[in-house]
Amino acid sequence: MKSPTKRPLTLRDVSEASGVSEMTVSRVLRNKGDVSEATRAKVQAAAKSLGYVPNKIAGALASQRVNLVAVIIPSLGNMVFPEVLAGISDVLEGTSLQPVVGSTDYLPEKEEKVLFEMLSWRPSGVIIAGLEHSDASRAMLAQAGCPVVEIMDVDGEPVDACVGISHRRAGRKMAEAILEAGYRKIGFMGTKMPLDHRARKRFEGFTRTLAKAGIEISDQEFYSGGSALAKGREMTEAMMTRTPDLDFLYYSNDMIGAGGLLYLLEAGVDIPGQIGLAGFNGVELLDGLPRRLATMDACRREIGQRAARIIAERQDAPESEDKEVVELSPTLDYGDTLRRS
Amino acid sequence: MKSPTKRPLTLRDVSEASGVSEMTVSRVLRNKGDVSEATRAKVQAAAKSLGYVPNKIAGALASQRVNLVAVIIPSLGNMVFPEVLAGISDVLEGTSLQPVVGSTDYLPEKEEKVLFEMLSWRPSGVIIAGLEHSDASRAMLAQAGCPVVEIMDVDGEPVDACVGISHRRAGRKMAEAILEAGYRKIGFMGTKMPLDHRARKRFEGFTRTLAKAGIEISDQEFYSGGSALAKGREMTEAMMTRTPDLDFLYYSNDMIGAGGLLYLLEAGVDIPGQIGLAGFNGVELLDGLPRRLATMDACRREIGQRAARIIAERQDAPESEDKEVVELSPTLDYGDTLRRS
DNA sequence: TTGAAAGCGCTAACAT
DNA sequence: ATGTTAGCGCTTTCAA
Repeated sequence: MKSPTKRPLTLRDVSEASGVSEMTVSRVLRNKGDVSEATRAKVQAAAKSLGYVPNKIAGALASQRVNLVAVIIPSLGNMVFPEVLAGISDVLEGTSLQPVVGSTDYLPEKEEKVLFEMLSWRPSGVIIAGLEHSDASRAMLAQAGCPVVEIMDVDGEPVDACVGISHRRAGRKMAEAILEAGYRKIGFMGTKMPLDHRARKRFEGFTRTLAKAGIEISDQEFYSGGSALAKGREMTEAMMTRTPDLDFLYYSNDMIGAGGLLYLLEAGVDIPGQIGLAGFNGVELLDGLPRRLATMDACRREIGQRAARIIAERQDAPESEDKEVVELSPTLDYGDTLRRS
Repeated sequence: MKSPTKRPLTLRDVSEASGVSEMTVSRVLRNKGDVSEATRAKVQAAAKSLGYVPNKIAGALASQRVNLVAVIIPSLGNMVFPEVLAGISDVLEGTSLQPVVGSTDYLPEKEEKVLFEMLSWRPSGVIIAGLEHSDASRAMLAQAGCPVVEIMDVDGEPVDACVGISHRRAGRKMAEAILEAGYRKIGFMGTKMPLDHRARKRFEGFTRTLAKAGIEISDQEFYSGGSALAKGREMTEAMMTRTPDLDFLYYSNDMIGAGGLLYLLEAGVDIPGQIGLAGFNGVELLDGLPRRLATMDACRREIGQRAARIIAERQDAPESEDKEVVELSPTLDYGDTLRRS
């Protein structure tokens, strides 16, 4: 079945074992070109019994084709991104393309490094989170020589294609729902945002809409690191102590929102009567909390699917060449923590 | 700065632009061999201004060296695995190696496919979750021609190296703590386990230890799919209705344990007096719940680090050739839901 | 239906 | 310190 060789096997080994030319062996192994059933069987038997694994490096070099799609995201720990990846896989599994994931930890320099590294494998496509990149990264993307899809966000200028939601609009929509429900003393909690552009845009959309209604955020707090659930709890306690008359808390993500929710429930606060609550993302993980937190889903899985579909379609298609922008619409979920107007 | 070329740039382009031979350009770009400061500068300037990105495919083929480490895990959605990946990255970032992740969805056939795919890129090492693989997968691993580290579990026969904990022992340890604390009517909830070997081993270690004390599981329930938090809540409600005199609930993971905890707290149950609770994993995500669930951490990050270190060390080292098995010891965290004896 | 020759873009090994 | 030569293992192209 196998012999413990040190040198990896090559086409030549299969060729010799089967008495068929390398070229024909190659054809069989790739199901390309016409090969008689007889030789096909011989070759497959030989390949299997030797335990031959083709060398894609050589194959890629010779064919100038790599079936890899570079996927670059900020972090795998964030819940959000595995869902995007799932969407990408949904679509790519039906093709010969394979996603390869790299993460940037929200650091532009690391993004640059990861991007460079991945491009040096000459992928068939790039899917990258966000529209904000260093100049060097943008240059690389522009030169990549393959389709590039920027995802999650549409508020900005894509290099090539783009699939996402408008976070500004999402912030605005949430503000509108909150105002309509009659809340007026609003607190905000979120991550420190210098590098989380999407959170920043939501915040901007949110505050701008409040401002138009003549309302300012009454209190706010930012965190970084640590367990989000615990942070949400702590920040909420601190903020309610500092500003006891708040009637609404808007969290930049569901995890800290859940922490706040648990804290307030224990404190016996009437939700959503005395205080309303909302998060962002629609994290399914949290189904099962005592109350369903109001939230807005970010269409994560669909974003992944659409992005992958764009890459897949462009493989065969001629150079399409218009910047394709797909804006998805997040839906507001009132849950049990935001009064309906 | 860049010119919108269609053909990707090659070393030759840089060579011509800088008036330096391809070979020397290559040396500069890899910091290999002695190159005068003058030419080094010229080359770097040329490369940068052209926006040259080296072609690793060609490089890998020529040098027979690939700086990729294949990492194969069941799922990215599981929380557990991103932490293992973080451990791997911790270590690999200090080297020239790069992790490439593939996921199997707990399906042996998919594992086989992913493994084949990754091996065809001739990686410098393989890190793969679990000790149970199809025959074909084991054969591929044995033939891989690079270090292979099986992780998470040590209860079995590794192909090569192995880093993990004994899940049987973990189950036993938890059973001992529960018995010592005086609990006797014990319920178990977990995933359906045909393919989750580690959960199965914990369950075996657990029940076996109870059996030695003359105790049998009083009730049990298995689930699959859905939000774990919600499932934990539902299953707990169902089980407590069915078997109201249970005094302990052992969950096969922290998420369902958290769902159960939330349900019981709402129901006004005295924890850990009337009923004790424990999960498994030590998911940091859950810090911030009303009570800290008793759990046992699975040393996930350290497993990643140790595995990566083994791969990294074997790069330069001669063929070491003894199956290296690293067994880590999970620590029991009593949290607030398990009485101390 | 099958085979032979010529590279893909880079690097190891050997000159110089 | 720099250049030359010969592949790496496959696939493309063309011939048989």
